[in-house]
Amino acid sequence: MNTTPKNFRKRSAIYDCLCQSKAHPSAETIYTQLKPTIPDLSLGTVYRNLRLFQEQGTAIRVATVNGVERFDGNTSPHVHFICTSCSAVIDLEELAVPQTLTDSAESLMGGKIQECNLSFTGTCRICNQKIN
Amino acid sequence: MNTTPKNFRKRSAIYDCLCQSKAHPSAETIYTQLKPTIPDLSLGTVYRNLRLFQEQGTAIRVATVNGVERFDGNTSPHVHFICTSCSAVIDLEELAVPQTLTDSAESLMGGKIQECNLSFTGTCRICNQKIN
DNA sequence: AATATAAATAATAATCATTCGCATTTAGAG
DNA sequence: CTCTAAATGCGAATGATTATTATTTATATT
Repeated sequence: MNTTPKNFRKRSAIYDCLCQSKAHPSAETIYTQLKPTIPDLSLGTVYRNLRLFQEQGTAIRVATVNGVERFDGNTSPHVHFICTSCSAVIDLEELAVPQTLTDSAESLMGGKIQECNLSFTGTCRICNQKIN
Repeated sequence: MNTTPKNFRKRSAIYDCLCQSKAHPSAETIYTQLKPTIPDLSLGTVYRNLRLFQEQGTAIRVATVNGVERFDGNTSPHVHFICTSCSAVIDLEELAVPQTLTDSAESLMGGKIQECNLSFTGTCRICNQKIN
């Protein structure tokens, strides 16, 4: 008999996969990555847990690219670049939205800002090279 | 006989509806608004034209709220506020992403930035009042 | 340990926004 | 008026996400 807690391993595997990735994966991507090592994993479980993480605030939805939601385990506000060619979502960790902007938004709306999401679109370095 | 150009009227009616709205409507919303005055309008036509406007660059997709795409006829870059309670998408016209940020993004990615999208989430004034 | 209860999951069906295909209508040129 | 290309309506297809339900697993209690 195997006494290892299998379900717990699944949830944390999904979370670990999300956090270790810098690619801002979709549910499908996480599923595909975990499936080889966790053969009895279902796609619904990935969706269910991603939704749970969002509600808990331990993960965020950073973008919708080609109709597909992309997630991030890094919940601290940071800037993203979305490649219109290969659909990559890339962190621009060097950049940040000025606090003054968020403060202004709060005073304009008369309440606390929950999330702040800045993303630029364009073609990434790799795609630029491929074109040339 | 009616010699009025009906099809042309549809496309421009969709565009006008989009531009005159400050609510960043979805395809469905535009359809619902126009249907009474243009009874033979189909939802597919609204989707088709919204897509066309995007490709032309005469409209942009500003957000995905509850799995629904929201559009804007104002293509100049500006900041949005998304209410997590009533799903309203509100312009923060007073605010702008500093040009220095965009410039930094361009130099980091080594290419031109096509679009810049900053959105804050929280609860809007109306929803705040309702709660209290 | 054994049992009861709650949580998590797999599998599959259902949902819903969006897109596609095709026949029909309309616009515009000659 | 006729012809060709563009635009549309209708309805089916697609595809991502969610809901349902029976089953499995974890946890608490005795």
